[in-house]
Amino acid sequence: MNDLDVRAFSLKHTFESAQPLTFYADYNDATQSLLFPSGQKLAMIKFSGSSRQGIISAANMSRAAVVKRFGLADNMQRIYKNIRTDSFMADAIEEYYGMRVTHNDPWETVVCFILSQVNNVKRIRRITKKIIGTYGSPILDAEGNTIANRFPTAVQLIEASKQELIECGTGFRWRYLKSAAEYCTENLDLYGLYRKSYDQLKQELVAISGIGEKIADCIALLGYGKMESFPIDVWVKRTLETVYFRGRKQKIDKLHRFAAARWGSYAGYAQQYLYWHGRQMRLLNG
DNA sequence: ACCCAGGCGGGCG
DNA sequence: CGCCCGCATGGG
Repeated sequence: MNDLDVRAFSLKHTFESAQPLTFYADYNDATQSLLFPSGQKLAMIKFSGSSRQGIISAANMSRAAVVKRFGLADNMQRIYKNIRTDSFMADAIEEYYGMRVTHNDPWETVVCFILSQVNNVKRIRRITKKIIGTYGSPILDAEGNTIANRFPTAVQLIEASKQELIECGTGFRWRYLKSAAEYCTENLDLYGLYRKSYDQLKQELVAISGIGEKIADCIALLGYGKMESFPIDVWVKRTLETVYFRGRKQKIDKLHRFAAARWGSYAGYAQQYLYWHGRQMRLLNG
């Protein structure tokens, strides 16, 4: 077990806020623990303490991996200082204090957010878990029993049939999944894109059929740690319009410029707090 | 019954 | 360019 002292960290808000971990990790609120496939193992995180100050205990994961995965190296006081631009953001920080922007495997992020389009969180979770269980290599315990599955690789998903993917509940997204698996095997090395700039990275990502502006922003932020990325989904759009534009409809490009001017290189964190706070206030469609 | 969900690709003007 | 439509599926 690896123990880490952490400040400004909430396992609950980090897990729940519709990042890839939300879609496939198992979270126990009572015990503050999180189970998820990480590499070839089933990792477990346990948290104790408060969101101000606490301890993370990790099993099957190195300290460095935990720090990376949960954004623990982020300077939250500096981030909060920069995104606390108004009372709405101050409320969001207060309400979801300790929520981190996580760092996720690029391919896993591609899959999760392809599944996210015109979908709701509850259903994205069900579909993602079904796909992991169907196509992912088994993770075994000491007795050789399967206790979980790894996230399937692109190569594994190439073998999937349309019928199987439909049975997983993917709906019309099955085509995008399959073509993304093929493209990321034959035409693009996702793991060679870390050093690209935000703009260059997005350009590479939108070349994948099924990935447009919004999903590319999600992948840039959650899969590559591009903190200037500001994904605008229906919730973020509505929240921005309500809070900053007196409820008037705005074009996406204008909202991107607004966010860049207001939050700059911290826009990704601003987005995550704005998205989650705005969504929770409306309490629709779990 | 109708509307909506962390959108995108394609077609049309 | 911008706009509009269909795309599957389950929940409110």
